[in-house]
Amino acid sequence: MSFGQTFKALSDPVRREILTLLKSGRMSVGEIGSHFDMTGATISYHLSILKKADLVHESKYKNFVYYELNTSVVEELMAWLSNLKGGNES
Amino acid sequence: MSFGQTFKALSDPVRREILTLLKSGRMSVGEIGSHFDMTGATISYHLSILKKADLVHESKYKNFVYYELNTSVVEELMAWLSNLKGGNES
DNA sequence: TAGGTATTTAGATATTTTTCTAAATAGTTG
DNA sequence: CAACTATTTAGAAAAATATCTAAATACCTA
Repeated sequence: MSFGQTFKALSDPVRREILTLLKSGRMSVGEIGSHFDMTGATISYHLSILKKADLVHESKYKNFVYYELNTSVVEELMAWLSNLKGGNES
Repeated sequence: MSFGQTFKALSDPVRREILTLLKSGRMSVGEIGSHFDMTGATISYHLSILKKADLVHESKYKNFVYYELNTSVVEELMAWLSNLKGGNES
């Protein structure tokens, strides 16, 4: 919910790449993990941070867990940046 | 230059507040520091990170160092986020 | 229900980050 | 030039982060 949490989530390259992967649609944890050279536990850790930052949304089907982008938070972030750039209230 | 560096710079609350302060115009290091309860050394450290991320630009006059926002990088960031949100190339 | 696959949690460790104090630079001005 | 003010650098310590291995959950299917 807080910008701190969100920017922190985005500050890690693995997490940014996960988000980029999710652009093409939702993906299971295993599928996400197959794109990286790290253990499933580590992927799970990164996903939990993205989830806490509300940047992704999770759903379960059979014994798979799927993640997908949550773009609404991305918009809030853009609004913050836009305000920084252009806002003019003292 | 890299998004990693930029997002990492933005992930700290002190640095975000510094940027917000700089919205109203350029400010000396001492002036910036007066808004926080930390040593000048720590402020200097945060400014160096913002500078490496190219989020601020520095200039010197007499024995003061002034910092001001560099909005062009903010725009790049927004473009990255926008692409994440809306981009549709597989 | 037993065995299998997928994911998360716990505990440990190495690295990075944030902060401080003290010292070093740099520029200013009497 | 000497004393002063502003800022940065160096070194240290505490806290947070990213990663692993091993174990625990959870759910599925034969």
